[in-house]
Amino acid sequence: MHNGWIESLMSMYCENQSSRNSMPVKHSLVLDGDKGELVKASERMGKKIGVPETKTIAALKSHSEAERRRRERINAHLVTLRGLVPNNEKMDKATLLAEVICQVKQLRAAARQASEGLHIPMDADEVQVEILEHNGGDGSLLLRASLCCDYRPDLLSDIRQAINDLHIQVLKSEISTLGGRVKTVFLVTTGEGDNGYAAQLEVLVSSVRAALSKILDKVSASTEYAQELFSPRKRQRVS
Amino acid sequence: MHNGWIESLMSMYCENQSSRNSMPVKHSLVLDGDKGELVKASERMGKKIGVPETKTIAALKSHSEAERRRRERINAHLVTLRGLVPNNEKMDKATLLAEVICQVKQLRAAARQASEGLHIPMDADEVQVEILEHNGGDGSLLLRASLCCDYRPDLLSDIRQAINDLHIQVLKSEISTLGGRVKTVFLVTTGEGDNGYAAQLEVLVSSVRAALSKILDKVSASTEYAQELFSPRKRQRVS
DNA sequence: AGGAACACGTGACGC
DNA sequence: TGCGTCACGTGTTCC
Repeated sequence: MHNGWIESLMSMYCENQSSRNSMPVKHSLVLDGDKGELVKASERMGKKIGVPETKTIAALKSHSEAERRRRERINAHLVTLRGLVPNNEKMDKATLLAEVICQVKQLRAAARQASEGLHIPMDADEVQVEILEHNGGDGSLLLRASLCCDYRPDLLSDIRQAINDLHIQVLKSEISTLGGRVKTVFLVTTGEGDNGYAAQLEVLVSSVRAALSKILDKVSASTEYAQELFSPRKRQRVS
Repeated sequence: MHNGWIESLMSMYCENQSSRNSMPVKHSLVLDGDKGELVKASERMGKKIGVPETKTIAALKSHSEAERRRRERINAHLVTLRGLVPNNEKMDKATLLAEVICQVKQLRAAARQASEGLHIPMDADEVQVEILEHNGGDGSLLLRASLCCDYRPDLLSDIRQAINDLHIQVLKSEISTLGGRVKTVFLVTTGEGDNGYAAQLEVLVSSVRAALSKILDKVSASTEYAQELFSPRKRQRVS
């Protein structure tokens, strides 16, 4: 520990106290290249140092204290940021900043995408999943999934259940109904911090598609007959 | 600049080089309190230093170089973050981190809210604006605005125009239609970096309400008569 | 040992 | 001038 020597000097040369002897004292010097000999740094800057000027010492002390306060502010904000990223502990200071950058980019892209697009339900049943953004660099992944079918009471809860099972995060869900038909559009991304899924891109896409298709089939299986009997509207399946 | 003295020593005592030039050379020493005299720091740690050991010098050099690389990594990420916050330049390093924290909090809260809620249009026209979140600390501000009225072709474009004029950011827009009636629900927040608006909270709320009400009135003024004549459904106004 | 990561004090620069 | 911020080299600790 090379800390606290300024305090020692302060106590030695300033007002208070008796014990001005035999404290372990350190001081940094410079090897002057011009003259080729060791001199005190302050001496090289043109100061007289017969008695160490208390003003300079005090200034140096306040300087280091200010610098410590600055460090504490920055580090406090860094720990706050650690609390905002998924894998908070055991992370390099630089890696932490990189993770924060990734998060901000993803969230901003999501917010940008979340404010556009409108769709109306068509007569044909359909489920489609497309990749809107896939930045391999930061693992950003944005999917647009839509399901169009007839309305039934438990449709929404089925969809919600499917979303939960998929462990994905829904950035935006849009539902439009038109004459008993309903089209739901989702903007989804992988759960926070699940950047590992970026590699399993196709797996995620196909699983989302499968989940929505299952919902579609459930509609058909349970109500197709009755539906066809009472309102024989033409219907076609699109994968 | 007190940089480069290690390189000078390296060139003095090591094999390579010619063109190392007359740089001012410094060295940090310690004032040993135990013996009361100046010694080299390495000497105090139990080393012999008759000829400055090239190994120690080299280690010190690589150490400072590694530290410089580390600093460069961190600072590079910091400049990247500067590009992601609104007022990028002329910002304190600590203040920058605070701003990033604020951004992340807002975006996360927005993303969380953007994935819940569903509404169906009622028979009564209505426009309502409510405050979902208003964290005075970081200026986080989240509003839920909804408009319910009859459908008309230019309704959506009118709404979009109003949103643009208000300079707000739409996190989520939900539209549900039911039998010619349409209800649109918006989750909005102040534009990025417009934290100054947090103080003008009521102003924002009332302006949003006014904008939506104007859309409602436009519907009534232009089509009320015809609407009433052809399909005299009962209608009531709710502010 | 030997690199990686952190906190510290210090010189320099700007207001 | 004094105060705040930055980059630098260094001491220290952990693996």
